[in-house]
Amino acid sequence: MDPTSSPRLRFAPSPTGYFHVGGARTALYNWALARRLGGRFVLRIEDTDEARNRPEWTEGIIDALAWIGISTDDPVFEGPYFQSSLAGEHVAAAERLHAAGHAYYCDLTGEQVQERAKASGRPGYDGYSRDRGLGSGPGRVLRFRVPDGVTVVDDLVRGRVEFDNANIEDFVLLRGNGSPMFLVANAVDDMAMGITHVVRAEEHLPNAPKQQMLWEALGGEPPVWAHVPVLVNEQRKKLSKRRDKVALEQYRAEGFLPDAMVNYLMTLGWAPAGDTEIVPWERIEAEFRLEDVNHSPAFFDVKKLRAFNEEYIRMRTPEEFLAEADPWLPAEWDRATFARIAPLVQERAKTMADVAPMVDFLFLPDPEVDEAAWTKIMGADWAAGLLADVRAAYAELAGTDRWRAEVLKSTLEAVGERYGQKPGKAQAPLRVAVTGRTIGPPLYESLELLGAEETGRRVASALDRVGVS
RNA sequence: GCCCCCAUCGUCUAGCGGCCGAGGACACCACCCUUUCAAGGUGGCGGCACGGGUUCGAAUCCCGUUGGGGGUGCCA
Repeated sequence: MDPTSSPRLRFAPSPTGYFHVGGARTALYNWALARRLGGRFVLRIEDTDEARNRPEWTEGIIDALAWIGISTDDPVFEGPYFQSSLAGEHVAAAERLHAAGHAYYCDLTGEQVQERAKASGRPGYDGYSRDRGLGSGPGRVLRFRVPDGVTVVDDLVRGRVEFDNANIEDFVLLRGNGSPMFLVANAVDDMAMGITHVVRAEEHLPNAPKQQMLWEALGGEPPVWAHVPVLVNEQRKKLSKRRDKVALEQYRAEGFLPDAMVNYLMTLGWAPAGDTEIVPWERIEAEFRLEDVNHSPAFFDVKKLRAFNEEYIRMRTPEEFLAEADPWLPAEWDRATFARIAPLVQERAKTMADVAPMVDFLFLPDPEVDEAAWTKIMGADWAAGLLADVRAAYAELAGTDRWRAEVLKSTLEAVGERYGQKPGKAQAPLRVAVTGRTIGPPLYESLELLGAEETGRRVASALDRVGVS
């Protein structure tokens, strides 16, 4: 890449109502490159298919991009442009191709094309109208006259890819109703916007020779191509909305942090130098090279994403974590109380959605009881006795300055010893009585926060339930 | 069917002819730590798809096979 040429990259999604994680990765690749090369990142909404054209969807794309750090406010960002707004130019370009002999009209319907293909045994359009000299007219499509020879696509990630033009049919430029098709619209837009690098998913590789021919026929200098591998599911199929969880918004709603998502996405098909893949964006931006992108499809592994996410949660400062957690907490929860337990939650949460359920017992009037856990723990023959003793011992701490985690711990352990229970076992009944569960944040710290009165009340209520009072 | 792309641990990857008896991360297993659960620490399991070349030497280059993927619309 020539760093002096002021590179212009683009991201050209079609609005679909959700933002695909694969699209996010492509956008990020473009973004990282645009920034490192001192170029521009152009957003173009490919809204020419009526079925895919709703204004609010564009809003969704911009929101999603902003979430992963691609902001319309950044000077590197340009757009959004709308493909539909350039429709006139697309038609004009197609007509120029016709005038120059690079394209011709054809009056065959789709069915007729298929019939001919079937009859001849050769798939695709057979060039039937190539030399019929038809003019434009209703129902007539304009087709590109694919020249003889070979089209070579120089691809930054794939290398040199050769296409025998004999295998490329005379593709449609303008539909029977006169509207332009993707191939022209895309190429014309890229030319009009001065795009120098087309970085997109591998599924577009077969389009590259066609678009390159269009650029050339239109008198342009084709861009640098780069086709990055697609993201696949566990079955190694391209991630699709139908069977896979692909919406970026959904991961966001599940409590994934944007920088974790960004970092993870960037390691799919590429890796930063060194022994860790967890690296700040600045390093990614400085190190990312298309030439280093892997050639094979990558499995989008939510398990690994989660691992990244918990790393990122733990990397937050306590203050950052509090701010991050706030929207995930019910409004009525006391923030000061939460702040005191927060560090213990921060090192346990895998996603932000884990946070509230982990500490809800501190805020609810009564803990939600896991019945299976209750039965199991309270079923021990020593459980009720131990609990009763703990109630008594804790009652003495109430109202003193000794209602502190260390004291609560040693007190319970002393009681546990009388029942021949090690600390790990001994704390279980108390934990279930107070939190309703067998797992959760460290117990004595939680009790300290809950207070002697509420702890006592919950223990008493538990004793009630097991038939001791 | 045809065209194109691809092939290192289960997964994501490092590797660009000797430094590789293949490194890291996630996952998994064991142990340690431990008030539960996590985290952390230590160790372990596990891979160059196969077959031919080229070369003094191949995970790395070439060819083939097999296996995967993408495309094949008057969608984008």
